[in-house]
Amino acid sequence: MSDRGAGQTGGRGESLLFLTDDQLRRGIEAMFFAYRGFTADPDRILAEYTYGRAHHRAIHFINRSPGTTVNNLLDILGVTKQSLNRVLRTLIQDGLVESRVGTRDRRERHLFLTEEGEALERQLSEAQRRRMRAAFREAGPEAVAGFRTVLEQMMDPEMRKHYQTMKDGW
Amino acid sequence: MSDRGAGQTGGRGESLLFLTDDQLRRGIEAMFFAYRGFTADPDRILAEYTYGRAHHRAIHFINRSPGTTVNNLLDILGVTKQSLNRVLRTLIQDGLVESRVGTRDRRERHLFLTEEGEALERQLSEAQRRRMRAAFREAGPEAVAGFRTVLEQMMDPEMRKHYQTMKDGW
DNA sequence: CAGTTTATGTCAGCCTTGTTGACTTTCCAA
DNA sequence: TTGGAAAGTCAACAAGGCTGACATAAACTG
Repeated sequence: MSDRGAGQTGGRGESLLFLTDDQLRRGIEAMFFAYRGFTADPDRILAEYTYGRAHHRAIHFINRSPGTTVNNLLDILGVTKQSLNRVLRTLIQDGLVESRVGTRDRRERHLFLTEEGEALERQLSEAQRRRMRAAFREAGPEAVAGFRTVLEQMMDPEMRKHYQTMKDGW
Repeated sequence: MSDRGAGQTGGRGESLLFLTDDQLRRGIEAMFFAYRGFTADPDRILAEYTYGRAHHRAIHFINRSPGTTVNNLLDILGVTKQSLNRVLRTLIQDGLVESRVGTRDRRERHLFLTEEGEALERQLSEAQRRRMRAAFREAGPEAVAGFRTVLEQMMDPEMRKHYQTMKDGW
């Protein structure tokens, strides 16, 4: 596909030094430590409520795709419906999420954030974006492009479609 | 530090388009979906035993720094000693990890993988490296450099030192 | 030497969030 | 009208976080 270049070696035969076990181990640890940072700020906010990461994930993807169905969310989040249902139930009871019966198919429930839900979503995502913005700014646009390329390759293929599909509102 | 370039805009004033909220949201989702992929292969292997991700993390960092102390591991993993101890106890009982009393300071316990522990470590890390290697290869060396730069910026500063410190054997 | 701090281990209990299995209700579509 | 999909619920369980309290041994300190 794209020109992958030969990096610092300059020749047409790539050095492949970036594929050594040691480099891979560094990549593995980078994922581990960075993911901790990635979740740290929202976790602190969630701890002030009775919510956890599972609630954050549901709120995030409902906000991204207002009107998404429960089945759709299940597919994205990769958990059982019992797990998701427990989370959705509390969010609905607490008035952060609204569940509307589908018009075309009245078995389906379409999920929306309420005003209050949107307020929490903003609080969480602003904290998370602040850190990512700082990281992106420090790293620069080319590093960000590489970051996204590698992460996309690391996903399971089925997840890649969720990552790319951004417009499934109702 | 390094030249961050101006990307496609070519001018000396960076476009900053890579810092929009939408780009940041894509980065957030990339982290979410990629981390799922990142843990998927080891998780499948661990499920065949009675172990979980917590055991994998302990095994990984003991393998990286043979002879590391319990306190050292606690700092790296960021959990309570009770949580870590539960994991270490089973690994020691199962003969995957050996705990040796320190010579200089006999309060300390130094942790090592046994032959059997190393065998499981290899199985887990080979699975994880396989995916990372494929992602790195597809993305190319420049993307990998960017990937690591962004992730490093995303870490909490205290974690960055663990990421960089690679030589603390005993 | 006495007292304090440090490193580790352990017990008990709690919470979140994942799982499986069984079952019901609703309701679209053949 | 009936089969099956979508959704929801209940129960039980496990992993792996957490807090708090307490024990022991070793090292350090005045």
